[in-house]
Amino acid sequence: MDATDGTGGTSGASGTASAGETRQRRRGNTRQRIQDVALELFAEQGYEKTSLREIAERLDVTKAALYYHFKTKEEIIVSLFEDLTRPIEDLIEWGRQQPHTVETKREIIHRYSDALSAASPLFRFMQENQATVRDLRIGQMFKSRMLGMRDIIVDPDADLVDQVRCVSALFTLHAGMFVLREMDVDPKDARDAVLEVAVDLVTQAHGGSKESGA
Amino acid sequence: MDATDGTGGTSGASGTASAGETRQRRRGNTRQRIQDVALELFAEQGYEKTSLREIAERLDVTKAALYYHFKTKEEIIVSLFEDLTRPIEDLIEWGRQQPHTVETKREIIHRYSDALSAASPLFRFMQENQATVRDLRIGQMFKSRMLGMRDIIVDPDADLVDQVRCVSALFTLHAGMFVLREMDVDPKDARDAVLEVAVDLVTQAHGGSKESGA
Amino acid sequence: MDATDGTGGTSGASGTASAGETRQRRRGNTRQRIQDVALELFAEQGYEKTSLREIAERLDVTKAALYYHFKTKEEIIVSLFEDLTRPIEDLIEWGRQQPHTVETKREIIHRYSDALSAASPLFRFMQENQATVRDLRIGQMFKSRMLGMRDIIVDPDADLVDQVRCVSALFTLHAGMFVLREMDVDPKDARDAVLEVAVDLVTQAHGGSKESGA
Amino acid sequence: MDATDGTGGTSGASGTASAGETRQRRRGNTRQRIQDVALELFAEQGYEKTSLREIAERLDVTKAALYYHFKTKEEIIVSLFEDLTRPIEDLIEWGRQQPHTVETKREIIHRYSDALSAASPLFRFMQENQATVRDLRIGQMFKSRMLGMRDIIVDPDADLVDQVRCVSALFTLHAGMFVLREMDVDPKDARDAVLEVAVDLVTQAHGGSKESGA
DNA sequence: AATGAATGAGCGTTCATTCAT
DNA sequence: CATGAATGAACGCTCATTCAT
Repeated sequence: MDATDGTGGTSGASGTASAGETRQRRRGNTRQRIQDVALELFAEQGYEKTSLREIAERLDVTKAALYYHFKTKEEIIVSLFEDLTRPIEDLIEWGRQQPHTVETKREIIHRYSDALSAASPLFRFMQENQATVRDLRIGQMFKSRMLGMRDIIVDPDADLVDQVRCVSALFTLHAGMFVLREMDVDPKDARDAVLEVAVDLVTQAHGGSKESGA
Repeated sequence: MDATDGTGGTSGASGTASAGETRQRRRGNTRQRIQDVALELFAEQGYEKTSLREIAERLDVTKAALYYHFKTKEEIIVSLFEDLTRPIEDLIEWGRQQPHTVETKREIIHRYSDALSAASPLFRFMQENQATVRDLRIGQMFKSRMLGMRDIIVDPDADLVDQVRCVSALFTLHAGMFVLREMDVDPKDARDAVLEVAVDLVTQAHGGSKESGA
Repeated sequence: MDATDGTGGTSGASGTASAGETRQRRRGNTRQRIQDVALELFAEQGYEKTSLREIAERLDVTKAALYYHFKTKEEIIVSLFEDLTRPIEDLIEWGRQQPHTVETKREIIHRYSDALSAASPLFRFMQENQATVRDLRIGQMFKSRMLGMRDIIVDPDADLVDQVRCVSALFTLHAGMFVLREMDVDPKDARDAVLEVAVDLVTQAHGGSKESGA
Repeated sequence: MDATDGTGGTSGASGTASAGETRQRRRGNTRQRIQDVALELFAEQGYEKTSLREIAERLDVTKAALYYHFKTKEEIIVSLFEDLTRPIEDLIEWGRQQPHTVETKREIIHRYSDALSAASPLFRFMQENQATVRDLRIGQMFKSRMLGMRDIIVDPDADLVDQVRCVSALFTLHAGMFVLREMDVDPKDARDAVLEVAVDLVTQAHGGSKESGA
């Protein structure tokens, strides 16, 4: 999997080149192309409102072709989820083995922020289709990832308010991705600001003042 | 169940009483009952996955009966939205006429928290069905409510980080409602903690220190 | 039945006055108003595509009110048919008692032309909804009227070609009503021209030359 | 059954053979069979009253199968119209390039008569479902065909009565197809008689006397 | 003279899925 | 590696009709 391109797509190569491709060149990467198009449409219109017909048409193949590559519609989104959330799995794994210090948590927030924006269409999708996703396999997977993050970022013995602060830090990152798209500021500045607030929150959760942050 | 609300809106009272009612008693409140059951199902399973057949069956009427009371499926959710978000509309109206001080904003956060939990199934629904809701009429309505809240809580001239803090306060309240349901703490304590974090965020956004909060 | 107004409406009075009527004035003539609106809509959109809801809405009454005045949807169109085709019934009756001369037939053509344009919306409706009308009661009625007309205008012993000429005269009148609406000529001139061609046809059917016509 | 038409259009051959066919034999011609059955039912009962369920049942397939071959119900009738009215389109094309003489027009009448009877179920359908057809795509198509015919058969500078004669010739052919079905004469004789009257009408429109016809 | 509330049947359409080729 | 053809289940919606009040 050459997925470390950082663009957020399933693969970088076929992202925009869908128009002029010959039948030749397409051979062998149909699975990828299905994933790319599916994610695009799922994120744009939601899971239920995206039909396999639509995906197939956009790829100029038949619906039956999709079934050659994926056993069900659900498996398409599952495969995307598995491919794209590996970094977060890794982050949780890493987090578990670190001491529960402020510094660790600040690092986690940073890495989480990176992971989120690397797979932002998927996360946008997860966020906007919670009701649907809940009774798909990825619903459970996503939930367990979230709980994993929670466990490495909130200290169960801490004051409840501080626990909330940590959860809030996580949600600030999530929300930041989508809400700030709509405010007319430079995306880079926005991301930095969001990150600062999130870091601040975990810092405060550890009794820290503003100075000790950043 | 604090069901003596007297607001005329969708009440919680009849929520589970669908079984033993006589045909007599049911007359005249069918519209309400449709709203109640619909909200329950929409919140539980999502908008798309809740069919009119399902709603009708649960009420022991035919699908056509629903159409006597609502012109379309969409109109059901629109009516719920209109009935249940009036308090937030009022809050925004009120907020616009206040001076933009910290105190005002703390007050807004408190009132917003109350409004959210008064209509929490609806908000849960909105949150979990964003993709669907986006191209329903309520999508636009919700968005304009959100922007209204943003306008009365964030100061466009403030530092970007402080703006984010304010938005984050809002989202902390939203997220709080659903995430904390899953943590095993007393709901009352949870709400208080969430509220404190939110208030803290707007306080900090106004250059305040922790002491001046609460 | 004061229906000899010549406007083609079921009654002349309520034809265009539907807007400003008070509840008072409306009393007692609802049946008429239903007929008027129904004919208007049936002619405009067809029988199947005009729903009782639509009729009721346009009259600002409920569907159930229609059922107070007419037992079924079909009965509405039947009542219209009966009211408006009486002149043709009478014409057939008259025709049967006349000698089968050219002069008689010319007279019949004239009278038929008048009858058609007196009830033109109904005939337009019949013409454009034959498939539907066929298994309504009026289907049989209409057919028997047509056969009646045929019997008084075609001579069963005549040459087949001459028989066709007579039938064609009838259809020329029918078609004339609708086709010529679309040609940009003065309606009066058009009617006269159509009438002349029809008269010519029956004249020729009786071995007549052009000169003996008109 | 003169089914060796070789036109590639909807053929008459398979019309009644729906019962004993094996699944094997059916493969590959389902589209045709849908067209055949649909036309039969549309002509018999009308467009609105023929449901897709009915068509599907008579073919022993599911409704969904129809949707594999046609995007909508409307598309079925459109496809029939396109397939079956090509000869008339061609006739109009041909007519436009001829000199506007009596001889040409007599020829047009003959050819039109042939075209009509080659596709008589369709034309019966069009005639009997005008109200419905008006707001289907074929409504416009049909109208433009009719205007095309009018343009090649009526001379806009001629006397109005003569114009009507030409239009009447056309309608005589139309009406002839359906009305004469009901008269108890040999169909061949009937067609000839209708044709003669139509030819007569255009001949007279050109100042011709009976002798110069035939 | 009319309404409010509801029904039962049906409609056109869409969907995820299957399978022989 | 993929298509062509089809299915079964469901969906949102509309309609003519009924009936107690």
